[in-house]
Amino acid sequence: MLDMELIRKDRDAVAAALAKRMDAAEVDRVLEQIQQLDRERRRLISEIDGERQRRKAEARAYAQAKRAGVEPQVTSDDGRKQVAELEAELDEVQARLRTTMSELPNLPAEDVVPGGKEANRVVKTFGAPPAIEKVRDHVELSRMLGLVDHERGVKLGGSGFWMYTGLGARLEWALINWLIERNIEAGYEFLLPPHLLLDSAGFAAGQFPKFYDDVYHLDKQSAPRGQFLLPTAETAILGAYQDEILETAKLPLKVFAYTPCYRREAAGSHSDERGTVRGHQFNKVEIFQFTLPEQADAALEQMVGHAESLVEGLGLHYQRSLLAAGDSSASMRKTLDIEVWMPSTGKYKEVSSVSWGGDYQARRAAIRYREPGGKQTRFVHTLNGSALATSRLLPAILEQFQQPDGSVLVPEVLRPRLNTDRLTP
RNA sequence: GGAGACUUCGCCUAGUCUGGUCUAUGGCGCCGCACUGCUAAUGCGGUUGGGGUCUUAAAGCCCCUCCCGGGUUCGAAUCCCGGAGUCUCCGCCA
Repeated sequence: MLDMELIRKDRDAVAAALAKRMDAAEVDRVLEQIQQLDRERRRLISEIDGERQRRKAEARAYAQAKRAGVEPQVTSDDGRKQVAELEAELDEVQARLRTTMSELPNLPAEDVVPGGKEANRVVKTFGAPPAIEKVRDHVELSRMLGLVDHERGVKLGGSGFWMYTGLGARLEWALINWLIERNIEAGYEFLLPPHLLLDSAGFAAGQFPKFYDDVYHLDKQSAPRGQFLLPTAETAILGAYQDEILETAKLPLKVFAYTPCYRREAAGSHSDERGTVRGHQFNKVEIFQFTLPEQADAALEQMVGHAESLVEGLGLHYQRSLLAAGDSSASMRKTLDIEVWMPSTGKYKEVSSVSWGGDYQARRAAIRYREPGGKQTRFVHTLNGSALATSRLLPAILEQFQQPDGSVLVPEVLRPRLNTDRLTP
């Protein structure tokens, strides 16, 4: 949610920023609508408050007269009806304003360029593509090595699901545990949240209403409050701190969570989205920071650096991209992707997406801090990032560390956990 | 799933039976000031959050906020209905 005050005071700046990710004419239309609703809202509030004030005074006069033994005067009912009507009107205006405002994306940061995927910019590269004579892709490798059973996964959950088996399951689990430990070392507090969330969490994170249909909802019969399966731990973490005033001294507040992520998006049919690259359920470890506004820049750099250190720790070749406005998620001001090299497709694939949300999510979720010295509450800044998504990591490990005989070298840091340095058929 | 108790401005708490200076009590914590030649004690003052209005800004003023949403009433923390949550006991249980 954007700052209404900013729209009032500097609409041009807001419009200019939004135009990086939306049609300029559309931006203008929506902002105009918002300002109209805002004016209407304030007019109604003034009117209602005035009427309430009048009625309160009357009630007090009534009590006073009664105490004094004077016959109190009952005023007409007209005022009441009028307030009820105005309130109904206000409710509607506010609902419309809220919907319109919440559909508006965040303002891209200054250094984020307009445009879509094609405008993303690679800003860093680590390592080099390994020389592999005859490249096998990760689907073939995991089948040969018995790491992932797609057939049985589909038998269990339908298309878009898989089952890790044997060394594959152990590798997946080892990765998750290794990531958890690295995040703890980096000073993040470990959370294991519920996987079924109430709608308020989805709204707070900025995923609703836009992506309402992209998550799995429980039917009202089995869950009257309509919980949904979390699409990322980000939703849970943000929702967990809804409506809170965080202790200023504890900022930046650094937490992380491991959860499976459940998404309805269609499983990949592209050549570069086979196997475990895209599915309805995958594992991800997510890091998150709530910061003071002035801490956000440093936090973003720190989080990207941390996520990269994980990929480096595994020995994978990757690049860092600064996403263009149209390709980063709507709730974010700036997003940096860490993309690993996939030898089979000759492309880089995202394993982590680290973003700075400004106060956009905090405003929706009403997460604040108290200004030191002052009494003012202000919205915190939120930052989130994957650290990391294992369903993308595993294919990269298989492909980058494959050997001519079809075996795969285990990243050194995971060897103690698997009791082997090599995956063999 | 059933029964009961409970939910008050950071924490604890008075107030709810019997509706009206509740414009919410007191303690703890926190902030400021005073005093004592150090951070202890004492005294005084301040301390929910949100919105509106005015303003360069602050102050002021107004409205809402006693778990949430309705209702009754001239008037609701207080009465009525619905919901959420916490605790205790019982039942059920892979």
